[in-house]
Amino acid sequence: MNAAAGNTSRPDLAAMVVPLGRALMAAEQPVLDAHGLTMWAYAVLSHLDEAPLRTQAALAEAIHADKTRIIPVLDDLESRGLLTRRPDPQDRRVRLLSLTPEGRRLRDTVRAAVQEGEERLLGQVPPADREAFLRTLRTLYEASRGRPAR
Amino acid sequence: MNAAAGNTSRPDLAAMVVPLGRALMAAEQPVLDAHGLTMWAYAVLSHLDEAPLRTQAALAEAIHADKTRIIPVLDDLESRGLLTRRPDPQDRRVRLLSLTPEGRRLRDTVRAAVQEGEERLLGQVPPADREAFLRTLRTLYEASRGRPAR
DNA sequence: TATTGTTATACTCTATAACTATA
DNA sequence: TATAGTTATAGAGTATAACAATA
Repeated sequence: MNAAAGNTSRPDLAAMVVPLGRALMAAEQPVLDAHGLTMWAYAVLSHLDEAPLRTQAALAEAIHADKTRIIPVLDDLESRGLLTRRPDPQDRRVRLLSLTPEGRRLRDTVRAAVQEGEERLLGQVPPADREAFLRTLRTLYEASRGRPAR
Repeated sequence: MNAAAGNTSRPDLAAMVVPLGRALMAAEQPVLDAHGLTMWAYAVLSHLDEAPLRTQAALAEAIHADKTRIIPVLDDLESRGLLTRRPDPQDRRVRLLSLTPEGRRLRDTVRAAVQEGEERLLGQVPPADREAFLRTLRTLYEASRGRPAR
């Protein structure tokens, strides 16, 4: 019932993906530290850049964080002039979030450095495999978001 | 400098791998629950099966756990007759760990169920991509273990 | 004195619940 | 009364440090 016969004993997917994720996070930590960003702060910057969100709750959900968890993060980023948080005139309960130019710039800088490190790791992989890997990773990632893994 | 020109804006690897890992763990949680195993307990069973280890410290390191963290786990597994923990006659400070037949059986059962779920997820991926993905994942996983991600 | 395993303690991270303001 | 955001509190998970047994 396996793609490759005889290969009944591959490691669990999770047993490889989770540690790899930990390693990737650890690898990008020094980059984040250098710019005074926590992982959550970087996640916020990344997500705000690609899709401006209306509510903090939506942002929290997008990055799989509790809504109470990102508040100190937003406080910090706002005080550093990296994003703005203004009441929506239409519904003053809601905070409109948007990246400042400096916020976008920082995000680009950090992302470039992060991906440079990742490229180094991917360098060990043959180009053909590499493309298939990235494509599949994306597919599985999207799939895992579609259904919250049940 | 990219494999595919113009594709400068791929998501960070970590931003896909980490959530995918979380989803995979969440997906296998019900299976573990059904057998009264925590994630750490399953990690212990898995690692003991493939390579019998001499010391608890070595086991802890192998599964990226603190040595103090696995002690309650070992207590539980031992009391359930899934593994034995005996002092090494050669050096009575050391505890020799080995899976009992029931431990191995449970491990096989759970692993089959876990991988069945993973196969379902992988079913969405074209066979060619799938092989490349698994091969590459394995490569990157090994690489990330070689250097503890610095 | 150094090392394996264990126990006790403290700390960090995360979520729950209570509160304010708008609607 | 219901919802967005915030604050305060409690809980889970983790690591640090002290301890006992053996070498």
